[in-house]
Amino acid sequence: MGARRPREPLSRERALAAAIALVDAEGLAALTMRRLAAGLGVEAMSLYYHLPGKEGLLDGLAEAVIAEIEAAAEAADATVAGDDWRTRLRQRFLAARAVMLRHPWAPGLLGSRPTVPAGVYAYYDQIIATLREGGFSYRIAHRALHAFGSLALGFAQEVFRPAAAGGTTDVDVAEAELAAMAEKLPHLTAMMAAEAHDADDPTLGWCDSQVEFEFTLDLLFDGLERARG
Amino acid sequence: MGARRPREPLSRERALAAAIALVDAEGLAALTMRRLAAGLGVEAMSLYYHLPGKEGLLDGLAEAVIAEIEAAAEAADATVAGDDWRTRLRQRFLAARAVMLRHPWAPGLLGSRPTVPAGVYAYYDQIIATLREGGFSYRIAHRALHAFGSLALGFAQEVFRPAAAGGTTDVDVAEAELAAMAEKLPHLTAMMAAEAHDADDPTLGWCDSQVEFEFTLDLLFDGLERARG
DNA sequence: ACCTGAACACCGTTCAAGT
DNA sequence: ACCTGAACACCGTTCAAGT
Repeated sequence: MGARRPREPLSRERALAAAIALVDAEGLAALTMRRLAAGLGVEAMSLYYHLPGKEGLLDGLAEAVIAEIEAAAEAADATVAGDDWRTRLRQRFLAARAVMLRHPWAPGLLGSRPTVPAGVYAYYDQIIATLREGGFSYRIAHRALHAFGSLALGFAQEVFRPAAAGGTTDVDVAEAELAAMAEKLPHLTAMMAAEAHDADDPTLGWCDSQVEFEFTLDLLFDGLERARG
Repeated sequence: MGARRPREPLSRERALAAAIALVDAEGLAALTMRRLAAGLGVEAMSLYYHLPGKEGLLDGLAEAVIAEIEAAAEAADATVAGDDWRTRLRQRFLAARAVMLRHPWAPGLLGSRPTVPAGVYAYYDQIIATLREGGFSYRIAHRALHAFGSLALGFAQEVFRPAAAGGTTDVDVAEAELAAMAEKLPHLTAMMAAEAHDADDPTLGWCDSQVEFEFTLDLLFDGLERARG
């Protein structure tokens, strides 16, 4: 925003930090070489001295998010160091989810990168280590990694709403739309009615993502316990 | 590509079909109002008569993919109409996955849309119906929907590779990169070694996505069977 | 009803040039 | 070493105008 004279020189780190702030505030679509530069009090072309173009910038953003997730997961894991594998993985995944909730654009960004950010592999390595300590074979650990999928990185699966991205979502419109097609969706309507029954807020926003997230984790953990070989 | 004189007039349907063909062939990034129009033998501005701008075009694409998934899933379900819920859901999800494999850009597109395409709800409705017939409560059906997540739409979770998008992925580069950091990733390296052991092709491409996909399905199905209430 | 030309406000990126 | 101005080839979109 307010850019005085460039006190400290531009750097890759400063550019990435500004990019994250910009995207947190205004969404991925607002991230433009020109806008980013303007926010840094610099011309767009200056960015090319520190970053290999727009794609490189996006790669940097992806790596930064993964690093944040890994740091949060590592910290969470440290607090339950002596516990069993599922408690430790659970804490890790929940910490990752907290990071994702702070950066709702992250799933969309990671999905759009042509290659998995390198930091992801370090993150996987820790998960495999925990599974091995828990007595799992490499085979099951491998399958577990696939089964966790984006859950391991904290992606909450949005069932009734935008899958990822930022942007303003109009709950009322979505609800009206759904109501309009209610007679064509008898089972969905009935399910919503049944579930809204004991929810505080009987709207489309009735899914408690935290509860659903943890339910899915337990489903997978239970299954893995049983598949242990 | 080759555009003669406009024999049939432009229409929303023709524009969407051309857009899908273009994106299948060259990826989402190649989809431009101007390029799409050129392929149809028309000026870019003509598209605005049939579509509400680029976002509307992308929404149309998303709806088209969902419709294709739903049709495939419905057809697959019909072949196992008398069977139990898990066989029926399995066939549905595998059919959806086959569609996704034909349109590798689809996960990225759906993730980028600000709102869930309306067709998704009809698809969910069928899943809930199947679960209800299988004796599940609405509560568990609801949780199952969340637990399935993008699996229900056939999204294979890519663990070691691009999450979605098109684009050329260089296996060799990725493999070299991974090898370079092997000493920092002892568990991942060991797992790959152990798993590659009995694979035909001991490379990064060693994950058999079909097998992993089905393993995850069974994990979830088993868990739901047990959670039945 | 359907399509277009010209124009506008934006992009990312290059390249030679400044300091 | 770090930054910039001017320029290029692209975007999506508008609007008044054509047929």
